[in-house]
Amino acid sequence: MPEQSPEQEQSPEPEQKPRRRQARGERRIAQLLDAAATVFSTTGYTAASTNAIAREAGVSPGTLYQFFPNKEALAIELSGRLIHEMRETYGEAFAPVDVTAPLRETLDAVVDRFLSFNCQHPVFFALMHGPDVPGRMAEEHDALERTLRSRVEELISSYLPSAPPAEVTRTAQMSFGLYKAGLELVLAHEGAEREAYVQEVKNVIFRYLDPVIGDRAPGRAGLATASAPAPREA
Amino acid sequence: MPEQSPEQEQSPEPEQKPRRRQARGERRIAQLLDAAATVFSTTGYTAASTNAIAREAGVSPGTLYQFFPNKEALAIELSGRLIHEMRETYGEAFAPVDVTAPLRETLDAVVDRFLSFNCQHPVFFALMHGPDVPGRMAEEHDALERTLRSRVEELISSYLPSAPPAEVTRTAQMSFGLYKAGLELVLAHEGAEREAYVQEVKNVIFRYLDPVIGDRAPGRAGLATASAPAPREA
Amino acid sequence: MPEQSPEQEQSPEPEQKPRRRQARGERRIAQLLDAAATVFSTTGYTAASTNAIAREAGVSPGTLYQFFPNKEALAIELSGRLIHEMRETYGEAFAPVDVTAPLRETLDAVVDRFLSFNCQHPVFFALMHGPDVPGRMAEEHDALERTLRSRVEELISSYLPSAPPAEVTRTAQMSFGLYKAGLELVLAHEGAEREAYVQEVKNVIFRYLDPVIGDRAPGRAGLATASAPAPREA
Amino acid sequence: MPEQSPEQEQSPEPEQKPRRRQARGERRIAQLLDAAATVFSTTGYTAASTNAIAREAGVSPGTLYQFFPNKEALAIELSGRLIHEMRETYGEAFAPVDVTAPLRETLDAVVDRFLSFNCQHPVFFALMHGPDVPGRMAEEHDALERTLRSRVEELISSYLPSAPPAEVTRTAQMSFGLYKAGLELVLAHEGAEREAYVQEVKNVIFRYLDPVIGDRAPGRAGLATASAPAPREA
DNA sequence: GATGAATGAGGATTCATTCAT
DNA sequence: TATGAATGAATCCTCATTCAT
Repeated sequence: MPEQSPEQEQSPEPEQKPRRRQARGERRIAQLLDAAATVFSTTGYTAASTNAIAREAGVSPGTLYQFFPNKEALAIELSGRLIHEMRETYGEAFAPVDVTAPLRETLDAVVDRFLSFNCQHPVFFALMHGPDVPGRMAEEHDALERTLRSRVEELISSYLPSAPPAEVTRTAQMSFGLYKAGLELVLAHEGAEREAYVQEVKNVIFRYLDPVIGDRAPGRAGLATASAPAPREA
Repeated sequence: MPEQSPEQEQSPEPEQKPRRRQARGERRIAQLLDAAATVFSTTGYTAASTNAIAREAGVSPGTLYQFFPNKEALAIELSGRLIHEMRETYGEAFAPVDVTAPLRETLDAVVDRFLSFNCQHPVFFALMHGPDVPGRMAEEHDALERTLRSRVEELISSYLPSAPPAEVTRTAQMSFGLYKAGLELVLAHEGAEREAYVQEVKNVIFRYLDPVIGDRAPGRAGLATASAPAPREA
Repeated sequence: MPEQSPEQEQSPEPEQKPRRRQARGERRIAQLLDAAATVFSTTGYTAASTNAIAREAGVSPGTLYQFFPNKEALAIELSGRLIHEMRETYGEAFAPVDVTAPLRETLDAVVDRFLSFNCQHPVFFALMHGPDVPGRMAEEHDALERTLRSRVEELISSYLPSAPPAEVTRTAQMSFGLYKAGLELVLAHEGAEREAYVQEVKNVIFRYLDPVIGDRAPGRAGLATASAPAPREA
Repeated sequence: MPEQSPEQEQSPEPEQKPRRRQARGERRIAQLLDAAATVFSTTGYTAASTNAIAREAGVSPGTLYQFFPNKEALAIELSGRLIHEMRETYGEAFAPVDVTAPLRETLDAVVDRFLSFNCQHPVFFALMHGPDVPGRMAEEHDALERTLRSRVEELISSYLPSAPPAEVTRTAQMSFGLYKAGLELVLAHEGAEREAYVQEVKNVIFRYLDPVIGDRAPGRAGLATASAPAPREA
């Protein structure tokens, strides 16, 4: 784990050499994570080999293990960085939403951003489909998934403050599942076709959430969407 | 082997191929497929090892290879049997639909059946998530997925006979993707919660398809669903 | 080993049933040996698998082992049959030679016959190159080689009755080695080129033996070949 | 790997490829090749197993595969080294011959050297008898054989500059075949007997080539050998 | 830190051979 | 007899991981 310096490095020269070391270390780590991203998205997480990652990074296997105790750790750190970058780049997507704004617009914006981000970072998909079995995920491996899911849950929750938590969770899980399914299809296509799929993903999620959220959103009359049944899409 | 006919094989079922398979063999095959199903759904397809399957089946590795040339072959045969069984059990789900019947009912019936089938056969899920990378799938490995997808496409197509093929395909892909995503969540839960998810899956797919199909279905006025916006679900 | 009937079959019905059984057995054996010949010459002895032989013969592995205790036994029996057939077909080649006849003619005849026989029976070559190591040959595996070598030795010996046995043996070994080397090249070519190689093989062996035999052959003047130095060949 | 230069590698031999190989690695490679040589000559190439080679070298299978991707690669590298060593040791044998020198002497010298070399390196034989089937040889596996054969061809060609290429090739193939056959016998014997076989090999090849080369060699009268029919050998 | 070497268990697959039917 | 099933050791090869330098 590329955490902070191991033991006694604060006292002697808290700036000079450690800096340089850390700088080199950071570069290595970035190299390795980039390589991991490439390999994970090329072969899938399960089939990716640490040797292949080291090779892709242009370093020796030993070096890889100097920074990451195992394959899992790479995935975890990679997830962490992705989340971080998402937050940096699309901070607003993580910010509280204006629940009075039209759902369609809000959703479209969020989904657009995320899809675009994930298309630029195809690892994302690989990381979320890590160990293949539904339900079994190594302890922390699904940090990525959990983080996003909880964010989705917050969003939903802010729309449905009075709904039972189980229902909120379920709705969030569903929404996130739809997103992942859509992402897979988006990634599997290119150009105009990809765009068409992007549109469909937005449609799907909106149509799923609209009847749930449109009705119960605080300060809404519960009839908005029914009378104006979503702008003709795509 | 053009030998003499063994015993009594002409009269009862003239179905058998030239391959003379003993009853024991058939049993073994079933055993092996069961074992494969178990292992696939436990560890995922990629991580499943033929040795583990043999062990699970209580036979030696050699025996497995007497019947299946490799892991892929197990997956393919398993897919084949599942498709067959699906057809046997839910024949109607494969039959032409009555496009004038309310979409909601039709969909609910189909989705219910399939979910129920897949819950009884969790391999299904593992088989459809074979090789981890989106887009890469060994030629015949995805027989299962292809079969189902094409069935979905037919269904959609019968509702939208005049829609451009690309759109039909896209809609089918989306619908199938939603189904898979839903299935994953359904499998991840149990009891009442599972039921709730089943309901959500039906909602999602209906809401996605209704605006597309409800309007354009042949012989429909294109307003039915809009004016009566789906029975309050769940 | 496809020997005669096992134990008590002479007394009860010494003609009827045993005959039929033996007849069928003989057919099986021939089938198996043919298959072995094919496989041996296709893949080489070492790489040949008994399963492949059984398959080629259109029988089950079990059946093969009913007649031959192991791969070796197939090779041995095959060798035996080949020797037998050679004797049948080219009896004269095995008969005592006329040592007063011109060496060239005698040799050409013998070599021609054998090459022709071996081209029709490519197993020959495979059998003689069985286990790959010079010197190591499973006990009886090289029956073929030994038989032929001893025949060659007899021939040489009849030309050089007074030469020391070691020299005779050595000359025989050499001659046989030359033959095998030539055979390999002959088999590796076809048509006119093969013919050219056949000619070369005859040349080689003649030129090797002529100085040795031509001089010392009993009843010769020891000058014959020197004065008429072999017809200009090919 | 474009890292910093390790220690002192600029000054002595600037020969090394970018692949930074540690001394230990080189030693291992030598070890492995030695082991391969031993195993190949003990069991033959086909029957040799990589595990056996690793065991013989005292390392784990994985280590073998760190340096050689498969059995073939071992054979190829071994061949390469043998050829190299041959060139080093018997450089003259590869140098252009003096076609006016007596054939007998030239041949004897060459054959003597090669036989002696091959007796010290018995792998040679195993490598040349790779896959058992005449004609089938993996692309590069027969580097050894091809190299030698082409050298033989050059030699023959320098004696017969005006002969048709096909004939030169054929003569070379034959000569090489004779050599291999002789080598097998030489290896199969020891001490005085081996020496006797060495002599016979020289005789064989000389007698085969003399009538062909003696006549046509450039600057020869075409009668030399006939009138002085080879010194009484052995 | 970095490297390449080393490991050894494990995976897919084959094969000679034996067994139950 | 004949068959197909069964075996299990052996093959080649890979990989996560550790070690010496």
